Amino acid sequence: MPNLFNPRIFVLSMRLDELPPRESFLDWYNEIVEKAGLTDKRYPIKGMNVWTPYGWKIMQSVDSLIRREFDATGHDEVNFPTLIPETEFAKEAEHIKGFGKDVFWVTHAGENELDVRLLLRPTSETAMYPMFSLWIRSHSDLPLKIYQIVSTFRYETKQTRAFIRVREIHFFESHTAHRDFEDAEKQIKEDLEILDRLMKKLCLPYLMHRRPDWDKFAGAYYSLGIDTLMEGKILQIGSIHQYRDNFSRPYDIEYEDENGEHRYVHQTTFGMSERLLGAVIGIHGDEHGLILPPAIAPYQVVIVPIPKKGHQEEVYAACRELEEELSGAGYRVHLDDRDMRPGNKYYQWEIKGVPIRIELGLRDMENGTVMLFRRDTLEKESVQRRGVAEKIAEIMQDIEKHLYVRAMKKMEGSIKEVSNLSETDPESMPEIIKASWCGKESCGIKMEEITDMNVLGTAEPEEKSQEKCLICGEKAEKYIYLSKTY
RNA sequence: GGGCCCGUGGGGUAGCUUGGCAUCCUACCAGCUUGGGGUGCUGGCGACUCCGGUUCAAAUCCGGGCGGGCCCA
Repeated sequence: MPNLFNPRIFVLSMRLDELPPRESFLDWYNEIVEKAGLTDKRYPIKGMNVWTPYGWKIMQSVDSLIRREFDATGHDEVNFPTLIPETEFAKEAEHIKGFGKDVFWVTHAGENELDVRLLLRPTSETAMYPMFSLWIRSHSDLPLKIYQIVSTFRYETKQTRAFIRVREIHFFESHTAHRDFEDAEKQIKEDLEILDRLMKKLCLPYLMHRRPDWDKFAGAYYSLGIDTLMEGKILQIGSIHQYRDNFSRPYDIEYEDENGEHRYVHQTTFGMSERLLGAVIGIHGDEHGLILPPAIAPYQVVIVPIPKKGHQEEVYAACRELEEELSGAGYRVHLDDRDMRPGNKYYQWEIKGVPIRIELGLRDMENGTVMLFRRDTLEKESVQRRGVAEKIAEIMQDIEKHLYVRAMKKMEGSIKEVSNLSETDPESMPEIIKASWCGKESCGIKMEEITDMNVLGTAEPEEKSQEKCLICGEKAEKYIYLSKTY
């Protein structure tokens, strides 16, 4: 294993007592991302941070999970250029209206001003679809399913926050083209299955909301928001869009069907970002630091030797033997043989969220045991040295389950149906409000104003309401959800 | 878009009102010591955001740039 832990460079300060309490969540979050070595925010551009080795390793593990899922479902990975000409960007009217203010422009090349300005992609529809128009000729070219993992850029003017709101986004996006609306809908069903498997690995519960029309993606026919609850507010961690033929018309993406007729394709996209990591940090972490799901932990197991004067060598030898055995069994394992007190190492690996720590000293060697510590519960347990690899597999599974269930309970407990918006005491207001709604935009906006929250949309799949709209009193057809958002 | 605040070793800070050797903690390096929850001791490295002005003298006062943060639309 490479050394992902270079204290000389990537640790600013490891003192736990300097960590803000978890109750001041934003302070806690800001400190933890640097102290755990995930990112270095000192890069001199607002909202553009350096991925340091430990953080990048975690992100790449998330990327690998994503690749595995999309490769397995017939998507091909591609990589488009970062720059888009203004002329292509401007083709879809809604799209440019939605993103126009947020883009970085390239206006000069060397000494010369460019005739056609170039922009750093805020997302890749307008880069990809001119090429789709060239690639797609016949119904046998469909469905076309591609994805890429690249940086996208948005000029955020508001406060930025590591992994949550940044200007250079580590972005995943899949784009598909289909012969008709129904086939595109099938794709979205597949996306939902992919998402569910991925989120289980990250131990993240989520809610699926169909965004209201006034809040859908610029250019979409409809948008599904993937929302999770982080410390009382909703964090959108991804989205799935049905475009119908909204893009294929301006970009002229046509195919010839079996009868020789020319038809426009129907398209979908599925996007996620480094916010997945932000959610893992914010939802699982505690007052000791990060808690990483085993699936994405750079080190799943850390071995800390407990040397004793006169017995150093035999203890280290036993640790090396254990390291080899575990790494042979397929675990990502690290032997921390630095010359420092064991207690100091405990704190450091806990901040970094390593799921399992093994302590091994003379005492254990005499007893034929090792000391196992699990990060999620902070529990220590002495177990038999023989069979420790199997025991670890068990515990890792249990950690995954425990993290997921713990977060799920918290999220579900935060959703409450209310029968009244205006008279509800703000103190007793649930974090996620479920309200009967007639479907009118004006009533939705009114709800946002009264509650000082944002409409998330309707549940997907939809839930029917028998009640009356909480605003206008007319017959409600469905429930709408509101919450504070990041 | 409007307003407010802040830039001191790698990180966190004191000093600024009233101009005069820049404080402490942490991290880091070397040595010894220690080792089952931040061992102790000794020694060491390392900073006033930049440009200009006032002054015998500027971290400190003034102006501007750059960077960061907060509040309101």
